[in-house]
Amino acid sequence: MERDTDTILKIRREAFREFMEKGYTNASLRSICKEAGVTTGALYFFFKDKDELFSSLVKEMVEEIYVMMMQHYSLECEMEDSGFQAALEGELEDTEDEKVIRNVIHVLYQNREKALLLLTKAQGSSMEDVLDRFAQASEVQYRNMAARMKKLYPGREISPYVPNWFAHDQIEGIVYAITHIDREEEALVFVGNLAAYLRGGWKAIWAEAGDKGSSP
Amino acid sequence: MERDTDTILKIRREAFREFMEKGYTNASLRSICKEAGVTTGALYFFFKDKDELFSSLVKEMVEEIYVMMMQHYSLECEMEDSGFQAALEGELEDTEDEKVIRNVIHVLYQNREKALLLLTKAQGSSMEDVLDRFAQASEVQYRNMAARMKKLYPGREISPYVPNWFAHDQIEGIVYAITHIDREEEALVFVGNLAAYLRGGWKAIWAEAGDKGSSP
Amino acid sequence: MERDTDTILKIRREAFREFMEKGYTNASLRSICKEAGVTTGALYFFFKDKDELFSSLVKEMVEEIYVMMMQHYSLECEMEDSGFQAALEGELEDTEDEKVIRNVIHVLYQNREKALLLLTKAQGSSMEDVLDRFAQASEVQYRNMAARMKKLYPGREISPYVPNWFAHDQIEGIVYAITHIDREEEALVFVGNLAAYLRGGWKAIWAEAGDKGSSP
Amino acid sequence: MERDTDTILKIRREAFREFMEKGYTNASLRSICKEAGVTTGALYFFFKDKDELFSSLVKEMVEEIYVMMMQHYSLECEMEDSGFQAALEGELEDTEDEKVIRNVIHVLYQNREKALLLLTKAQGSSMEDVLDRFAQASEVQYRNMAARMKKLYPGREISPYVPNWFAHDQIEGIVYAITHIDREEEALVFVGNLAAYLRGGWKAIWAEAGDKGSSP
DNA sequence: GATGAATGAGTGTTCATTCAT
DNA sequence: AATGAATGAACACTCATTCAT
Repeated sequence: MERDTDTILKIRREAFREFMEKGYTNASLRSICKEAGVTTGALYFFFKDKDELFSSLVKEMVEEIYVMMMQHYSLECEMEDSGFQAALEGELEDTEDEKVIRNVIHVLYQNREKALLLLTKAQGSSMEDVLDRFAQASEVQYRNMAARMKKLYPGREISPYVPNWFAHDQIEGIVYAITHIDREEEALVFVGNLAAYLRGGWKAIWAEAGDKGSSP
Repeated sequence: MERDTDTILKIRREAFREFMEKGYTNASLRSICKEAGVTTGALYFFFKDKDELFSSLVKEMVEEIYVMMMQHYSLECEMEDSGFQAALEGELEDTEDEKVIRNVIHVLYQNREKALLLLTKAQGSSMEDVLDRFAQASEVQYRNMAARMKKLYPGREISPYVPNWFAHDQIEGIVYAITHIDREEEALVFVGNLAAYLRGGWKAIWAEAGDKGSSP
Repeated sequence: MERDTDTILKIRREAFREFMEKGYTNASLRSICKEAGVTTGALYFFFKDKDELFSSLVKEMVEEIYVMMMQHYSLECEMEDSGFQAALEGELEDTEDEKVIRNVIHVLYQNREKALLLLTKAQGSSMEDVLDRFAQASEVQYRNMAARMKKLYPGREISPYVPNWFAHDQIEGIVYAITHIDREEEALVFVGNLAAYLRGGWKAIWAEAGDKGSSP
Repeated sequence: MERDTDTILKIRREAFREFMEKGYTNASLRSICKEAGVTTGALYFFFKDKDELFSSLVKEMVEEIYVMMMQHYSLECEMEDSGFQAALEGELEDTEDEKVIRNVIHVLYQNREKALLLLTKAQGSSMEDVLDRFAQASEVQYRNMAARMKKLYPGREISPYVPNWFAHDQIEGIVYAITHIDREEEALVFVGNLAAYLRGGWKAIWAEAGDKGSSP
């Protein structure tokens, strides 16, 4: 575990700047050390390699979000069918789903710079598939939901990729907000629309077919 | 215009392999030439630099899709309000929107490998923002549509980022298909669901509020 | 002998531009051919190598000047002592020496661009010591003159390098004019001063000592 | 400030050899490192780039001479008219001018090899106009002197380029000594003649006309 | 007369990483 | 805890030149 010595802080500060400016692959450890006024040897005393240096900058945030998502999904898995039905029909203003999105958004805006680093500059590092990992974490749940939906609206041809796409797109929406919207308040308005969008889209996949068949 | 000499073909084949394996930035021109059994000088006889080599592999496809999208959007801009209304309410099974998505998907699956190269390995090259450019091309249109929607469903707080997000997400759906689904038929099923999803999501952004306010 | 085909003219024109811009060593044959709209093969049909291409641009001028200098020096060698004495004492306004300088200057200003190419951009080519060769051509003469001077003004310590330096500096003066003065008329004024300078300097080397010893 | 580690010494020694042999542009850093038994990485640890490596070999000498010239010129500027007159008429054997030339010559001969490197092999490096810079430093002074001369000997047509040429030629004389004369003692004899030459030449530019007009 | 293709050695420079001290 | 020195492989790119056609 790294202690927060002065040297470590200087390295991390300059690493941040460099990775942000050039992306993981094109960043230069030499530049980082030079700007930090430290030798490369010092860097290697604290960090195993380039990848660990990058990861150290975003690891906490990634874990915090991961925990948050996991708690949410374990909750939702316990939800009975009635709650599910309600959520589906949009009678609940602020569904659990929307809540977790808002929470994640909040964490990301708390340290927006770090979030941007993680989400836009990680290619080449071991963090490059962090989004996929998030998506996979939530996919299981949507797979269950899809199975229930299929019973409610039978007869429609549904791609087996839909749950994964949905999990994926939720993340994508969040990333969009972080990368395009500067102020958190504006992001929250967008996230409200996004939640409606996701719910509406999800329903439409089944319901649209229902218009032409037997609707529930 | 490059002729398809033997050398050029060998270079392009190995370039493809290398870029696919390591991504644009980490690919090595040395490796490419070595595998192709050609000197680096020969490569530079045909290609100005690394970027041009990469671009040459995907340029045609990009242009084909670009033209396709442009034609579509110019058509849709001429559509009168009645058509718009119909499209919106989903009475048209296969909207123009859906058609163009299917066409794009088809082109991408014709040369799926190239599509994957373009969509997942271009970071660092001049092609890295090709998706943004596609999204921007369609955003204008959704901005118009959003304005009309706002008149139909007034009183709902809509983020100004919604049209851009929507344009963006359409592209994202297509990329999802290409990168996750191997067979075109399966992709087409997914794309059918995706079209419903997009329509449903778009409507829901305005309509959901309408349930609680004054619906049209 | 090269004929003046269209191709040859284009190559020479662009070669001129490139050598002028970057100097002999840093000039690129590739660039020259590209700008001339010609393949490198064509260049090598007309010119043996880079050096021959460069030389071809300035050879005529070099030879013209060389001949001019040679004629002058053969004349001057035949001059008897009385003439020498007269020239020395500056009673002859326009000495032979001054005449040849004026002639050389005229030739150089006729094709000033070529002169600049030869005098400032030849380093690395076989023309790089052209000035030394010019200087050597005239040195013999000044060595003779120095011997006569020594008899007239004995007792002064004269370096054996003086005649060579004098030959050298005469050339240097001409080069100075060409490289620093744009208009030939202005150059001619300068050359008038230069001739006085050279004569005065030459005399002073011996005479100055004479002031303190026994003057002739 | 570079310390004189073993590696640095080896690099500098071989760099010297290579630059001397091939000139700045054609020298190869690879050759230097190979001969020094060192990797290119090591070279770049001590020197920023090729230019800095070259400069490091001659910088000290350049600065020493620059300081020397500056001190001299600031002295001479304070000289009153009487001193000027005396210097002009050659009554002072060893003028300040001659002193500085002797000093510069001495410094150059102290490290003659370095001097040759600087004066004959720098083309392409940032040191390539070092002579111009030296000449410019002294030109101002000769411009002043020329103005005074013009008052003493009016009516003669003097080119405005004369002072610059004179500054230039003084340097050229020194360069001539260094590049053509091996032993310092011989150079000093030459320099004595050179000083007389310069003085005599300078006076002749104005005086010669005076013979035919009104002499002072 | 000239092209198009190709060579092969070369360039200066940068990289992440290591390690004795 | 950190330095200074060094490695060695790699990088994209350029060069003058050749030659079959």
